[in-house]
Amino acid sequence: MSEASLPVLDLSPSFVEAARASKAWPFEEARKLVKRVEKRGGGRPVLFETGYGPSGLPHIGTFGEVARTTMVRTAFRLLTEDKVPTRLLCFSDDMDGMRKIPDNVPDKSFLEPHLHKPLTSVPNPFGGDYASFADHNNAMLRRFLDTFGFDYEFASATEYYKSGKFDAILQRVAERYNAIMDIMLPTLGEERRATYSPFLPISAKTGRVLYVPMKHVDAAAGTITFIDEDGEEITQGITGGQVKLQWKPDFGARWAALDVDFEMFGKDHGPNMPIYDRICSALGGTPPEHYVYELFLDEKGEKISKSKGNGLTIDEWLTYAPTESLELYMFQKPRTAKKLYFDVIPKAVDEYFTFLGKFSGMPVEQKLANPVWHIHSGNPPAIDMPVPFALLLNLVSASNAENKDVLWAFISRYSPGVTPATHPKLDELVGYAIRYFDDFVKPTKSFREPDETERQALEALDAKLASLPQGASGEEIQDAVLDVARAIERYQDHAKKSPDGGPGVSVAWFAALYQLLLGQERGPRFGSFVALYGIAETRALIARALAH
RNA sequence: GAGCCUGUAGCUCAGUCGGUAGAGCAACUGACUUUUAAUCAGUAGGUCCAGGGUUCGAAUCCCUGCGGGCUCACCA
Repeated sequence: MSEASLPVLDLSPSFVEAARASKAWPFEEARKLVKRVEKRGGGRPVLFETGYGPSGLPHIGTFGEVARTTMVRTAFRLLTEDKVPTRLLCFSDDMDGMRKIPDNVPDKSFLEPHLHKPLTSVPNPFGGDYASFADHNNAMLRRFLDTFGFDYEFASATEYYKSGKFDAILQRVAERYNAIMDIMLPTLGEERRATYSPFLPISAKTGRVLYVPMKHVDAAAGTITFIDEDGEEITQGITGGQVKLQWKPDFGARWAALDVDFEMFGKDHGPNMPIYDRICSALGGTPPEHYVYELFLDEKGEKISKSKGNGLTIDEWLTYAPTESLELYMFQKPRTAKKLYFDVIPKAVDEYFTFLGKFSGMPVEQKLANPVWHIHSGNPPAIDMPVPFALLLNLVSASNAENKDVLWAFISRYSPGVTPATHPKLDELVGYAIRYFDDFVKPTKSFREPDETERQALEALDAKLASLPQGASGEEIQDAVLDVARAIERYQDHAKKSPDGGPGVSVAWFAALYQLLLGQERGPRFGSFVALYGIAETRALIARALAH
């Protein structure tokens, strides 16, 4: 169970009215749910569900699914004036057999003896206090969801099966075994058809999940008969975790058992949805409302998959940008296959703050169409963001800003009165920009070795800088830097004029400074840069260049 | 093959209720009283894939075609 509680919604009539007409997709989906609830009657909370295979770690799709489901939930709350209670159940399929050993575990041979056991019966390869591999992964999932403050309830399939919460539905699957088989068999290939069973017994001898055909299903006794791995014919009960259901029946049965009202899926589930639904109906349930979202593509338009390692991971995104920007990305066009790669991040960040800035001044209808309403569950904060993230990224690489102070000096000049204290959110972005610099810009820097003329010029510059007073202004420093260059023929530009009428200074001088001192082709106005970066620090850069 | 998505400026994409076509980047010009970057001001750039239909009016709605993409064994 999460610690979070649902945020308070503005339920004023104008909002409710606008929600009924809003074309934002969460409202479109929520309206379907309202109709459904009217039909089935109230009396129990509206149940939203998301599901996970616990063999892997939480990823960007996990986040998207919970974030988007929460958006529909919020829209539903507004439409119903928050009079209908709602729940979000995050269901972990942790009783599934471990069919193969994941690649990201430290010692694969450690898991070898436990293949095909339910994940909750597999010891945790990462060590620690968790009772099983599934417990570890479930804990990771919960920690992950808690980080973002989602309001949800966690559910473990193993716990549901073992505690008997699924006993009634398992009994019904036995009773309607033939109906289930009639739904499933036509969807299977010939080979699979011969051995298919909606029941997967857990072998009492080996602890493994068995994919074996049923010799007999006795609904009255509540037992199934099958051949165990050692060839012995076994008859065992179906309740209390002795048996789990095969994938598609599992979905349908869970929906029927828990009265799930809404569940969204990635497109890869799309074709299976009718089958889940039919099974749910066959077991006496009403299939939930669905929403099928698109998968993400990488930079080249190819599908993102964990095994390929392409695209962007959620950690990568959150290393360089705040969560809200990722939520914006998730809000926008769930049904379009969007490219998910690094370049979309700065845009998402800036759009998020633009939407946030416009929110308070918008008429009600537009507020409900504004992504920030959905991102913040109806309560977007008031944040002033005077400097766009894209500008910060440029600034940080242009200014060689290795720490926040240097970057803030540039920002304060750009926007007087703006400080970390007045704009903490901007300070956060500054941190992200610095990380970006460290990870992307810095490694690409290449320092050229100075030739003899450059060496002398740098030495002259160093001496000149040393002679300047402590608090010299950017302009004074700029003049001093130009003075140094005027004496050197290579950097004279006769097309330009110096204040005393002599030749001006060529751009080559500054290009050389940036190549030699910062390892980049371009840089900030040099005098201002030195003033902010520090004279002593700049002399250190010169010393380093000369040491080559 | 089936289903879904998609086609708008050089690139990446917005475009709400059908009402004169938009942003960012890139390009170009200029300003920042000698510099390159940033920034700022401005300019240019479009047969809205094609054809048909509905309409006073279509990027938008409908149909057809063409191009691009994704999903569809098993497992979840």
